[in-house]
Amino acid sequence: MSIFSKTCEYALRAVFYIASKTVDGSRVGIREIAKNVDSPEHFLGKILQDLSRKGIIDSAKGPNGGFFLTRQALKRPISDIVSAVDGDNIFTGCGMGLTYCSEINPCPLHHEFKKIRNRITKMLTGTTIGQFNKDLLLGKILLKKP
Amino acid sequence: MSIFSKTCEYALRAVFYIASKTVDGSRVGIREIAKNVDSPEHFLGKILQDLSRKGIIDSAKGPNGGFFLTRQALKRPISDIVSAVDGDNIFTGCGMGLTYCSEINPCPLHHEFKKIRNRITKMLTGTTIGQFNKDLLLGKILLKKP
DNA sequence: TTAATAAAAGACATTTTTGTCTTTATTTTA
DNA sequence: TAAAATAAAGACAAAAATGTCTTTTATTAA
Repeated sequence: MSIFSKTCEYALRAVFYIASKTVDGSRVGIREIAKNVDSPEHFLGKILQDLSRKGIIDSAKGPNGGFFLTRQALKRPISDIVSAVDGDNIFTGCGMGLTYCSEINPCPLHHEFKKIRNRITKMLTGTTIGQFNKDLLLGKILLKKP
Repeated sequence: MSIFSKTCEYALRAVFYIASKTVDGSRVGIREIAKNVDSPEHFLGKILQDLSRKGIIDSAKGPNGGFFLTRQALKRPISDIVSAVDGDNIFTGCGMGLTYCSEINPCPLHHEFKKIRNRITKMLTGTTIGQFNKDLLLGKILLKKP
């Protein structure tokens, strides 16, 4: 198990890639994205389609079309991507899978998990989609094997 | 997505239950366990079988048989359960699914994730299987819906 | 030594996740 | 207007996770 589903990992990598390539109105094609974040092209296509429907990224068909991000979209937190793809369980769910787990009826791990969840939430809501663009372009940071 | 697989959630709940019921050599049957941690009996059976093979819990066949824990087993960290069931990805894996992600070739989330992973590791290695027994018996803490 | 009890094991069945391939719709540009 | 480019959509396929049912094996106790 990882923290995010594979789908979500692909989504994060792809959106970071699109972000770093989004310069004044330019778009990136799915083939290029898939190649650069090392993910299956058609599967990624559906994921991005979905994110596009949900308004997290934008797309345009036809020649010079592709996926891109608006200036506002670059400022959005990556928690938007995570909850669009994986839902909110990571932010609010019980570590032991108990739907009734709460402050009043806690599971054994509740109190410790709360802290960890809060930490994760803070991290995901506190970092924006666009904030890694520079480092990505400089190669200080990677989206696939070097 | 949750942090642990469903299998692991069942495992944690079941082992906590067995722990709380383990008093001087007594054993707990799978039916009772399944009922009290709200999980499918046969499926849980296989999970516990596996944990037993791996030496995390003990079992005995025949009348008065069932699952139980030794005194040493009660002192073991719950990270043992987690890595037996879900593997070590949660402790060491990259948040974005990059196998090559490391200090030298970090993914965008690497540095922040490292902190979170360390926190999770600390929590799981720092809490023992038996440490909730009292609170479980007092009903201060739950393993299924109240 | 037989019957009862309980875990272990095996064989499937279902659901969810992940992945592929083909066709369609939209847009641009020549 | 026609051809080319590109995302969108649809229909499957494969793999993994989850769940169920049946049979076997070991143990106990009468």
